[in-house]
Amino acid sequence: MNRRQDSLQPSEKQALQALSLLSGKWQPVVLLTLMRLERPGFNDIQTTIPEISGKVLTDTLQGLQEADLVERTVVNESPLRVEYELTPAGRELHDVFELLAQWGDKHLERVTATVLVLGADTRVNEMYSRWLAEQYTVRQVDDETVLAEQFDEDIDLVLFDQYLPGADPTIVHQLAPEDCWTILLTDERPSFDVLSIPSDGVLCKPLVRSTLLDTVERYLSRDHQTNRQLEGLIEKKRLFERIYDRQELEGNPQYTELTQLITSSATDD
Amino acid sequence: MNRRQDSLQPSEKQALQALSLLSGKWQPVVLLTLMRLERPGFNDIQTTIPEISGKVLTDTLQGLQEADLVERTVVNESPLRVEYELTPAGRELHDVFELLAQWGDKHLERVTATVLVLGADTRVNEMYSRWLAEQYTVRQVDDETVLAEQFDEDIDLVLFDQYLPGADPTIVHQLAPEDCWTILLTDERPSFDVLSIPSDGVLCKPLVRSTLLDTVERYLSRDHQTNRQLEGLIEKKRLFERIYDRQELEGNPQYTELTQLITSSATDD
DNA sequence: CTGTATCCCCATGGATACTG
DNA sequence: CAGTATCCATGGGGATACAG
Repeated sequence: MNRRQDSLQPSEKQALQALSLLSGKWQPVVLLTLMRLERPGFNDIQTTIPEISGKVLTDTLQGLQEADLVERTVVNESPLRVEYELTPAGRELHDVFELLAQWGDKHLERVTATVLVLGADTRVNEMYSRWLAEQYTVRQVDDETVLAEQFDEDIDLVLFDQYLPGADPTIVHQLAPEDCWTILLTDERPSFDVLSIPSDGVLCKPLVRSTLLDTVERYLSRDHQTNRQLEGLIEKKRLFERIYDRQELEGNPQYTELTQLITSSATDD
Repeated sequence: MNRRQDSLQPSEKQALQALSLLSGKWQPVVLLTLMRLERPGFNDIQTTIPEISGKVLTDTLQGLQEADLVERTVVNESPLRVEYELTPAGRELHDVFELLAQWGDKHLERVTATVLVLGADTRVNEMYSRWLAEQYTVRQVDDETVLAEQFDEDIDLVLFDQYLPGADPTIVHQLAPEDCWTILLTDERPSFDVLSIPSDGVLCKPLVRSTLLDTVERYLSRDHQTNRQLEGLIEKKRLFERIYDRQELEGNPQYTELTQLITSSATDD
């Protein structure tokens, strides 16, 4: 990028020069990737960044080598195996990315959805948060707190435990803004009492990573509809039907009531 | 620039998002310019950045407005006059540019030439440094110092006073690396003793801005030739011929000697 | 003065096939 | 596996003319 700029001061030119190293489409992505991976091979990088084509990855890596940000080592010939690694200069770009991220957090729209985790058990919450943090911005609350205050930021989804320390789980869904999904976390064999806790979705403990991520993604990619309450009830009905067998359900007055409520609401439309 | 990148963490995505605002060819230049100018009009900006075309400046400014980094105010219609100004978000990018410049200083080739100012008078030196700093990286030394140590960095040009505090000016040119120009600063009516001080160029006090900048630029854009000593003598001869009239010169044995030295050297080639 | 409107170039990057 | 070699599409950026 030929950008000789005589109107600028030397330090500003240095900044532009540095910037030009980061201004390709893939340069920053590859750099960021190399910051996380340990001396990865070509394929390791491409697997981590599936969107990049082989040629472009080669080009990008070569450019970064010329800029002295990346070092390439041939580990084995035939079959050829190389390893890439950041140089000290490349590693020190970490601060730049960090500052950019800070600036972005302050001034840019969130590029990722924010998930609020309200739970009973700190340990478990931390695990959920770790899983979610790979994809989303996570806000975690374990202790007693004024729930309403947690919704000041624009939370996109709340994952909340049936048993909140010192708080009534039924108000979570009411507190949540219009465009914020709520997912209730309940026991392995939930009682029908969960029907009294409004939420868009339900998940049963113990929760595995993929279930959590899939569910959260499913909700976040949905549009917010008007018949939200009904959808929540349907979700709960499905849950019960997955967990309990038919006999148990049909003998249960709460289940029967739920079924009727859903059918009548559906026909109302 | 469509760079959705699922392999990255949210904060890294934010950083990329921020980066994308700075990654155009002119975005950073315009931002930097707006940091220095006070609510400039369209033309003020274009005058400051003569290399940019009208259309592209418009496009760039519109993009920056959409990104909420720049605000546009119509001051007058017919004749249309507008003013541009950075938003707080835009102003806060200053830190980013600064960090980039720091990183560049540490890890990149100097993009601008470095000029070393060795002088007798701190006040005067500061003035020279200020003038030069608009175009070059400047290193200023007023006090007594081991001259050799000043050449550790890759200095591209030395401006040195005939009267150095506690140092012999004749060694400056010897200390300077092959690819470093030396310019001697001498009196308004220099004695012929300056001939004994080797240097590539000579300048007489009092020095005005344009003379200094033009001279420095002239030397820096030159290639380093082999007959460097001869060139230096020619420069000094020219200087004397500019300052003194013919009679004075021809009666002077040092001038005659100089002339002969130059002609004989020239015919040697 | 401060932009649009047009038209065009070419560098960047993408898809695919092939190789040591 | 880790690249080259080709060929091609796209859009950012440039020149110029014109308009409110």
